[in-house]
Formats: sequence, C-alpha cells, structure tokens
Amino acid sequence: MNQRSYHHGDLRRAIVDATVQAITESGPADWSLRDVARRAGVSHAAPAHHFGDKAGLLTAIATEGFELFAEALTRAGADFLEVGTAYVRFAVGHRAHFEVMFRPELYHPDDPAVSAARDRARDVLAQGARTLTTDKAQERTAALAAWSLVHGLSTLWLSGALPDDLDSTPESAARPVLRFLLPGQ
Amino acid sequence: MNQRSYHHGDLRRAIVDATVQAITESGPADWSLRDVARRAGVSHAAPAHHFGDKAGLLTAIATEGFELFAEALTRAGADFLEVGTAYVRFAVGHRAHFEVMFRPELYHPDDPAVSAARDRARDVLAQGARTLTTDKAQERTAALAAWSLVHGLSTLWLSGALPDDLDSTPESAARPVLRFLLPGQ
DNA sequence: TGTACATCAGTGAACGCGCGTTCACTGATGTAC
DNA sequence: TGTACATCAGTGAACGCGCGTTCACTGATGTAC
Repeated sequence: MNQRSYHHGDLRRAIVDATVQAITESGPADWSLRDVARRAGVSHAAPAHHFGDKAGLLTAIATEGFELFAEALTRAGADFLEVGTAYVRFAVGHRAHFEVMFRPELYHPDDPAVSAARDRARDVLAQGARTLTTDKAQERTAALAAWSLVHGLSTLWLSGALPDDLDSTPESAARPVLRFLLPGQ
Repeated sequence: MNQRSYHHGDLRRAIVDATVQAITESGPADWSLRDVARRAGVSHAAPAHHFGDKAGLLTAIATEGFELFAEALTRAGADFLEVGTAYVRFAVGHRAHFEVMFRPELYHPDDPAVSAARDRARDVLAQGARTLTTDKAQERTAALAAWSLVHGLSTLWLSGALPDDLDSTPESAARPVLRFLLPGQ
C-alpha cells in the first residue's frame, strides 16, 4: 500500500472514515462529498466513483453501523442490564454511525446489506429483552419498553438535553435507570 | 389584514408556519430561507428581516415548541400515564417543532425566551414523574427512566424504526409500555 | 523475463444551480400639528 | 380634514460561494502469452 501511488489502496475505507468524522462534527445531514474528498486527500469526484452518491455512502455507513452494533450487543451477553448499557455506550461512542442508522430517509433503507445488518441487530436486542418478563403476553410490550428506554436515554444524551450534574459516563447513567425498569434484579 | 397590501400583516407567523411545513417534509437541517420565503409568498430577503438568520428562525420555532409542549403536558394532568402519553402524542403531532427542540446545535439554545420555555416544559414533566415512586432516593432515577422511555418511544416512532404491526396510534402504543414501567398502576 | 493489452481507480476542468447576504430602494402606515 | 414627515415592512438586483454531477483523461495494476 504505497502512500505515493496513484491508486490509494483503500480509498473506500478512507472515505467512510472521513465521512464519519465529518458527521461527528456537523451531523448526518450537514456535510458534502467535496468536503469528505478533501479530508481523504483525493479529488472531489473520487467518492462518487465508489458510492454513487451521498445516499450510497450513508448506506455503507449505516450497514457498518448496524454490524458493529450487533457485535457490541452480542458481546454484552444475555442480561438486559448489560445489553442496555451496551446500547447506550455504542450510541455515545459511535455517534455518527448511530445517528445515520436511525435516519433512514438519508440512505437506501431497503438495500439488502443494510437490511440484513439491521435485522441482525434487532434480533440480538429482542433476545436480550426476553429476560425482562416471564409473562408471555407481556413479552412484546416489555421489549418495546426496554428498547424505548435505552434509545431515549441515548438520544437525550447525544442531544445534550440531560442535566449537567448527571453521571459523567453513559454507562453509569444507564445502569440505575435500567435497574428501575427491572425491579426484579 | 388586507391580503393585497404591501405589508403582509403577520409575516412573522406566516414564515414560521412555512418553515414548520418545510421541516415536516425534509427535516430540521434540510431547508432554505429562500424556499420558506417562496412558500410564504414573499421575497427571499423577507425572512432575514424578521429573524436575522436561520438559527434565529429555528430559535423562534423551538420556543413556540416548548411552550406548546408545556401546555400539552400540563393539560394531561398529574398522572404520568397521561403525561407520558401526551409526550408521545405531542412528538408525533408536532413533529417539526419536536425535532427542532431537541437539536440545540441548530438554534440559539441560550436565548432567554427558549430557555424559559424549555425550563417550564421540563418542570411539568418532572412534576408528572414524581408520582412514579415513593422512594425519595429513587426519584431522580425514576424521572430519568420515565423521560427516557417516552422520549425513546417518540423518536423511534418518528424515525420509522418500529415494527409495522405495532398499534396504529402513538397513544395506543404508549399506554401499555408506560404501564409496564409502572407496575403499581 | 518481456511485451501487449484490458481493466479500473482516480483526476481535473467544466457546467449549471440554489444558496445566504447585502443594500439601495419603494410602498404603506402612524403620528404630530 | 389635510399635510408633512418619520418609521418600518418588504423588494429585487447583485454578489460570490460551494455544491453535485458529468466526462474525457491519465496513471497504475494485473494478466495473457
């Protein structure tokens, strides 16, 4: 991978990384292909070569996001206290990916790769939520409540809406809140 | 209020309404002052006359949003089942206002009017959450859990992330989920 | 080991477009007398 | 009732800018023989 060569080596990767950085700074709707090309050190037409257009590039980021997300949730185990904490940790730690993932109007949500990755992440989360109740009839409601809780905490944290005196890490804020949802634990 | 007069009568109102409509269609980051002026039927320079710039216009919308929000939550009463349902109903029914409110990076969050309205809404919500637990030590955690739950349900609903076979109105989706958080009820 | 050729990654100039902002202006309104 | 004048809402032309997209191109790489 010669740095001085005409061919970049892994320009696809470099463009994704530059876009993630741009989105981290300005949000998923406020960046340009030209800026991303500049950050990656290539000509402004190069990104279109790999991704077609902005939506194509965001589709790649959403796909990668859901894959990383599914991995992170899987790693957390079967206890929802851990899965939920991992959810919030991922949102805050991978802000750009997370924000793109939940803005399907910005990418191609029916793309097979992103759909598959999304389903995988959803399955892991639903699996984790299954420990929340023993009442079969309540299972769906419990899963939706759990998802809403961790998703809400994540987005409130990211938007800066939470009080300043709250626990300083997303994990330490998430645990007591999750325990409140699960009085059994 | 002569429709044919040179002076509009209530252009401020008309511009806010046009912007709310544009944001409902394309999101809070994807609209232009020129488009809003076109929708309101005035020259492209008119919005700047009233609001200075885009952030100023969004500050006005956020302020109005927090005021309407506080009213809606107050009207819901003291029971958090109702307050929480009203939260979700507001988010879905006033999508544009809601999305702007939680994007402080798009407006002037320290503007006195918007700060006051935000604090008022926050107080009503916190008041409603006070019924969730009798344990004083848990009060803060309960409030954060409740806020996260309704905020998460709202944003999941708005992003289209929820399964298609879910209850057809935000209210009917919210109630069972809120009951799950409040097993006492 | 060398040559010819196909493939493809990345370039850079050019295009038309919509944007935000500025600014001298014009038209309507309200008030003083 | 009429006139003069200040105020201010809204206009429209002009500006420079960054954008996405197109397209003929060039340079590097891989493969066939």
